[in-house]
Amino acid sequence: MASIKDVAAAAGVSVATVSRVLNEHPSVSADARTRVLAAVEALGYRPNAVARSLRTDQTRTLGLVISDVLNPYFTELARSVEEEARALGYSVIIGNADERPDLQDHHVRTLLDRRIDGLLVSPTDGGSPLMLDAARGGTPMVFVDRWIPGVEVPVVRADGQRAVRDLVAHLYGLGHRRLAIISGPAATTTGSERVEAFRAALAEYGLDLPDAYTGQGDFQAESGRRVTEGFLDLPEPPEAVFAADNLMALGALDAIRARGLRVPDDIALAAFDDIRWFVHTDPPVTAIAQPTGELGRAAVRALVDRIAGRPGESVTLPARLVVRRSCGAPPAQNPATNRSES
Amino acid sequence: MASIKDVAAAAGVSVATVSRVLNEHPSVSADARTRVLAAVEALGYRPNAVARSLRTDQTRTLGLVISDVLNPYFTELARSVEEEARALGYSVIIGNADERPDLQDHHVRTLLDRRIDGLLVSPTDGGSPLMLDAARGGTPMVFVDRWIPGVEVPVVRADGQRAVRDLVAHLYGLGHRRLAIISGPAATTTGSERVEAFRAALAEYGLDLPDAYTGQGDFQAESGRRVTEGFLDLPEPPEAVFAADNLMALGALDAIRARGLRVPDDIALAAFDDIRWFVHTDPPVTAIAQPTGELGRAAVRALVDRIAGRPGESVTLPARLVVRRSCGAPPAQNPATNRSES
DNA sequence: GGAACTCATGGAATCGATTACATCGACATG
DNA sequence: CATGTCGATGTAATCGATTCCATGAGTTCC
Repeated sequence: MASIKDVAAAAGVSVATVSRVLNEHPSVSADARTRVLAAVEALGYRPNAVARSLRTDQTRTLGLVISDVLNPYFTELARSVEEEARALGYSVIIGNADERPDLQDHHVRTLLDRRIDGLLVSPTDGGSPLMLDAARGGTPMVFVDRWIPGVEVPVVRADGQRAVRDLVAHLYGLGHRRLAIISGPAATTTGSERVEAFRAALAEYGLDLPDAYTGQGDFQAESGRRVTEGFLDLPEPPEAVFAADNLMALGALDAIRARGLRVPDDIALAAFDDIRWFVHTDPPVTAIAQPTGELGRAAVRALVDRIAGRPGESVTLPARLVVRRSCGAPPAQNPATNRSES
Repeated sequence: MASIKDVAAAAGVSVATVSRVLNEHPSVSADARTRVLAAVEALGYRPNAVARSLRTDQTRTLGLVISDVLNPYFTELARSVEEEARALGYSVIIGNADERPDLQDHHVRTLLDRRIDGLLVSPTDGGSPLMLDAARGGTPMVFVDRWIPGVEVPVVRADGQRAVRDLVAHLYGLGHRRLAIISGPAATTTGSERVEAFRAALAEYGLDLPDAYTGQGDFQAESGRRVTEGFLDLPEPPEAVFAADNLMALGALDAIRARGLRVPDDIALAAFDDIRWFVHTDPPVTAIAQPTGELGRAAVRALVDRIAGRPGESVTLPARLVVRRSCGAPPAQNPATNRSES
């Protein structure tokens, strides 16, 4: 592969001049410029990003560590992150943690070894020493969706509190009183927060959230299935189940179906995170939609600010309830209850 | 950030010795080794992968350019690719082409600039000059899922021919005679191949595939919707629609639902690519399942072979039909029921 | 006892870029 | 005419690793 030296030789100039042409330095004669450009063209030369990064100490690359690539919410997030980053002249390297803290650490480590300019993380746990060190050690960092309390890092996320209250109101209005939740891991903020919001909303209606009605999942489908089976085995099963993410809702659907029960007639179901498929499931699933695309873009902007030495502000955007049929209501007036955003 | 020089100074040895310790070179005294290791630990030193890559001319990184991250098939593929690569000591950088040739080129270019060791591509088109040059220019490369004819590059893919024949047999057995297909872009192999397999299978049953029954999509949901609407507007609409990927099937479902029609009573639907959600759609969708995980792993192995200078073999694995309810039959008790031989 | 070898180590070249500094010619100014 | 300024260019240092080569100490063997 041709290097800058080859170009310099072909154009009859020094490597410094070639570099100047490539970096649009003003002090280059028109003659030199055309000769260099011609040589670049002739040799099919492309600057070696590795060498450039070593010298300039910047890679123009962002790291994104997400909790689970198989979760449509995160792929949509990843997509918007890459899009915005590209618009700002950055590349993105994605690391998939599969909800495993050890894998998350693996990715953070290799990303750091590659000297990425900044790191976007949706932590799967309360924070490993590695990540804490990186945050404190001056690596520009931004948390997205989930975060780690007590760390001085901007957070970009959706606030579901209002939407959860709307959901509980919706369920209550349909006559459901025994409401259960499949939560995420307590170590994640989205795991505990959603339970708290749910509990608080129930309290407003004078309802209680017994331990038997709070199942601990791990944001993966299988755990949703397991927890739901536990609910169904109860002497008095819940009338409605709220899954804290879309994959656990899928698992819940599996469990309910396996028992020959029907949604919403036998049991109501709702989920956090709205995805396209929820429109076509049997029945269409009522869900809380996050402004995923906007979250990704805001996170990138905050991170690029940090990289540039600017503060980088935290952003919280509202989530909203999208009512469909899985809780028992007839479809809303407007039959086209599709998703918006995106 | 501490460099190898700092470690050398702290340990009282030269940088050469530090490097030897880190690379497990045999000629290092036990004493020097422990001092270096202690210094590494004390400084929290991590080797700079950028510098290492520049010197060794290898990044231990694979590039993966996929056609669409929002397509569950490709995220599953990406996941298995990353997994196998990690097991073999490689990282993976994913580029999402969004089915756009220009974006695909962008990612191939930046990946090449980063001097990745090898490239895994699922081309969105017939091949840009850039990619063709890279393939001929000696960049280790492997095509996965889709490929470009006439290029000397190993191909790892699933063969759906048999499964498509099984599907047609299934549809025929249910009494459907007017069968239509929503194809992918003709420039992609999976776009044209699936149509050809479908046409050939129809021929076996003495059926014809008129132009009006072949809609051209682009593997995105919206095109599935558009094409399906065209089908439904026909004076004699098809009795069954086969979508060449899962997203177009989703679009087809949208279109059918918007007309107030029902699957499979009013029209049958089947899709290429099986995904988890198809179990829970209304109705569950009959689909052709690819061995996605195995494809990803085989592709990585082939690529790593090429990188090591070994030949790197092409692999073709069979896809299989998964019958659900969207074509009209109750799920068959006996799997042999779907195999009505011609 | 000395040649031949092995082993541990350090010095310095190298990878491919960027960039500070030096040089040189052309031109303007007093 | 001497001096200063400016634009174009080249030389060489530099980034942080790896690795070739030289060196010197310690062993082995005849």
